[in-house]
Amino acid sequence: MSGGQVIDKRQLMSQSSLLRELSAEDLERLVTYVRVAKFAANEVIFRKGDPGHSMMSVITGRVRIGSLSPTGKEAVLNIINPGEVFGEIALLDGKARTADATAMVDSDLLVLERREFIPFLERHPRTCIDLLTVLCGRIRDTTEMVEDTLFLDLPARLGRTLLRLAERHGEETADGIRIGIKFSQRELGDLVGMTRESINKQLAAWREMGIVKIDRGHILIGDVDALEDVIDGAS
Amino acid sequence: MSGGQVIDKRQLMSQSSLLRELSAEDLERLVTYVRVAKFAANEVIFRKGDPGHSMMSVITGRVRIGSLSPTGKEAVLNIINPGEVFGEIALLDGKARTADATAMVDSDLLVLERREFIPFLERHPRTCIDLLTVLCGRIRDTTEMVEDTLFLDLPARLGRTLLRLAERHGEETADGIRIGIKFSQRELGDLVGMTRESINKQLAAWREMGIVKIDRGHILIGDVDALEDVIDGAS
DNA sequence: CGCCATATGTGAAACATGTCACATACGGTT
DNA sequence: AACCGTATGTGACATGTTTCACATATGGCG
Repeated sequence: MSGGQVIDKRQLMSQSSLLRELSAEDLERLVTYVRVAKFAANEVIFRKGDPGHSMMSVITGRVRIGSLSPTGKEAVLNIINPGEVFGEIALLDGKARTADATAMVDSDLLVLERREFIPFLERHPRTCIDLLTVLCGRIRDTTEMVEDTLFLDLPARLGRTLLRLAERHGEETADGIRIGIKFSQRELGDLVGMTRESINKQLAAWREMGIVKIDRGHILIGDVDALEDVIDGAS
Repeated sequence: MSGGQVIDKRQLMSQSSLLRELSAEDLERLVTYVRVAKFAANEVIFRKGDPGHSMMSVITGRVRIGSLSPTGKEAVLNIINPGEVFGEIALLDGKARTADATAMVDSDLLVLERREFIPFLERHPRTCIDLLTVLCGRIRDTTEMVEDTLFLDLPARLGRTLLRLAERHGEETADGIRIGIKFSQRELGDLVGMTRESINKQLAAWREMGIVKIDRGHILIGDVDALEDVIDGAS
């Protein structure tokens, strides 16, 4: 039973973008410090401000990284998919969590504790440099988010968000690219930083023009070029 | 002459927050790969999209990290002061620069090339971990910027910006905290993501109320508590 | 099946901020 | 001292987005 558990963890670790690159022996060294945690849909994993002594890698499921304004408005900063890690900031600098993390669906996570991981990093510069790359990616994403909110209007921002979602979760269909995850218009609004009503109206306008379709709750981008024109046109 | 140059560089390196922690021998190993560069006020150091094979540490002067929208609107993402580093993202992940860097005043920079630095990092996990901390700080700052632009209105955002500037560059005076750097209202607008006119009007209103004063082009925060109330009130 | 909570759709009005068009003040140069 | 470019000050107006108030649809679930 316990033997089976260890083998299982090793296999799960090899699916993480960050840990995949470890040599067999490094993986062996780390495996005893890693644990698996399960979260139900909508369960809170951690909250902004919590002391953060761990980081996670998503095995199965999906995690929303977000932040709540004092007035109760939610901003979605990122969506973490299987193979990706999150929570690394607080683990690395030992400060409070910068955002809330919530399981969007039932999810299994690999959990690494700071206590064990930092010493491991000191002896594994390769993993350390991989982490640097992960963080650089985060900064690129967040910076792009700042630019988008500062420079673009609603249609352009929604358009970019849809295209990004299509890139990550798109499935080619006869009618265009179907976004594999179901988003309510409220969630979409939180993702682009606008109200549900505004999203609804923009989507309705685009549906009118044949740019998007709604297929059983999933968004379907019928005319990618037209959407790109909207984004560029707004500048 | 060349010997004098090396000693000089060593001393400059010890003033960088990132390199300060290096042991004498590590510093010695790196010193030959470091060069000093001078930039005049308003000179461009690099542009968004450039291939980035170096990172810099500010010795003297001040560097603005910003981004230009397609319509020509400028957003200031960060201001780098002596002892701090910038340009590390592109150096670390080898991709294009994420933003423009411009010397705000005549500035001396220490320049580290990727070619030399990455191998150095692999053999110096301590520096690697320090860099992780620097990047974490960046992510915290940028995330806060996203939250501010998404959650707060103009007065609250301007207020927070002023208080942040006061923290970094404030000098206590009889009349309150004086911000040591001179910002034009346009620059302030770029920093908070609003127009120069809006900044002007808000500043005028606060001057009216006695919350801020303008002293020879420098902003002086007379009533910090009132400013904090504005921020919290707007939520 | 029918019910209730939640999601979607939509218009009118309020509101914050940007845009435009000036006037005035300031600072450095010749 | 006169001048010019740039920074500041300010009002009227345009605009995009939110807010509010509904109606309608949809999808589990008892």
